[in-house]
Amino acid sequence: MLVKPIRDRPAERRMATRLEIIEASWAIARERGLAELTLRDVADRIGMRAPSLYGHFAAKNAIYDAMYQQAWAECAAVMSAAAADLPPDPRAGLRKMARTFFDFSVADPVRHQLMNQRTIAGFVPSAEAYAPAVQTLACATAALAGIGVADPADVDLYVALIGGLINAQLANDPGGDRWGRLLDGAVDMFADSVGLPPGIGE
Amino acid sequence: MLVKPIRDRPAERRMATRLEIIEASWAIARERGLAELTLRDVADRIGMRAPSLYGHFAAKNAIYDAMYQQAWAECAAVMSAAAADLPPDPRAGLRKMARTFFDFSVADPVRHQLMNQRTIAGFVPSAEAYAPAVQTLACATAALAGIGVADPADVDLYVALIGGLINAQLANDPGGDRWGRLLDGAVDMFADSVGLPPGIGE
DNA sequence: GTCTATACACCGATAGAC
DNA sequence: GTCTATCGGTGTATAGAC
Repeated sequence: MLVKPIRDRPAERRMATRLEIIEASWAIARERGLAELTLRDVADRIGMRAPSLYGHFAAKNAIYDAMYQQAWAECAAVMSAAAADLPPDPRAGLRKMARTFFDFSVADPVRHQLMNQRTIAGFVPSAEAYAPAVQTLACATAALAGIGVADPADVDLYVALIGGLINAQLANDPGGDRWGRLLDGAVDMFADSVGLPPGIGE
Repeated sequence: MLVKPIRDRPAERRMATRLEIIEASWAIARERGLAELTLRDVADRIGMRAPSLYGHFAAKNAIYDAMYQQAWAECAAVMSAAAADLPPDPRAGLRKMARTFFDFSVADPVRHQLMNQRTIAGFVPSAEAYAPAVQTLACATAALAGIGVADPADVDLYVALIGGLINAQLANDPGGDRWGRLLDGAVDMFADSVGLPPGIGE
């Protein structure tokens, strides 16, 4: 009689191949651009033929989907770690959340493009891939509420403000800090407008 | 002896065909998406074959380039008209500039995508196409200086703030006004932070 | 000069053999 | 699972018809 093995080796191999494909895709996207990714290049890099990729992903957009999910899962981890260790001062907490997201976004422009812009022709993230994005926003919203920013309109404004600085930075001064050095001041401007008490020593 | 005609009919026809191609391209881009534009579709719409387009544009990206230039020229016209007729109150002026740009951007998402996002594979706007974009920024910068916002860092912050609201609106609530209704408040927040005097009756 | 027909290289995707 | 072969579709180059 067959007994169930402790480890499912075929499944492990399958997952490893999937990760290999995703990793190769990131590398190519960072080298040549997100939209310039081709299945033939991905296959070449891992010693396969292009049609073989269809044994692991149903379509090219399914690879983008897995990359999207992975990127937002990373972001959720980074943001929840930051939210779990916020400084007591409300303004400092607001700055830390903003800086964490700003640095994460600016660190990888291609990743940011996939996560935040509708740039790939027919790609719409699946519900599973979108889940960590929702989780990230929920985490940020909860953190803001804990800091004292509870009005949804204020959260929307905060999101737009930080996102605008990130976009301006990536679009107009990639690799620089022309908008990055405005971040703390922008957060204070926001804090003033929502009536947060001035920070310690300010 | 040949005399130079008053009108250059061949040149007029050529320009008319160029405009026809650009107009057809806008229509298809708005219907199917900017990246889904194909030369065969453009040619079909104006009763041509795809290779014939190369008699008028050197490449597909040259069509995007002409569209880009046209869009920014429109924007420059709209913004300079607004800047030429600003209300006396500084905050009202700041709000008018922001609202004009916000409405222009949100009115045509595909146009905004072409103007403000690097979304087309190998497309980089030419110097001529980029000129009206530079002109628009210069016009806005001059208007802000006239209002009392002269520090380049403040201009950068203003640009990022308005751009962030536009991006959030288009990405998360297209067709709605969830971020649009935050615009006036955001401008006032900015005005407070740069020390602009409170508006009349505020 | 303007448009067409043809052709090419590349793309994502599918079918079927091993 | 991975392969070879191939499909329809894309941007683009070129030669030639009117």
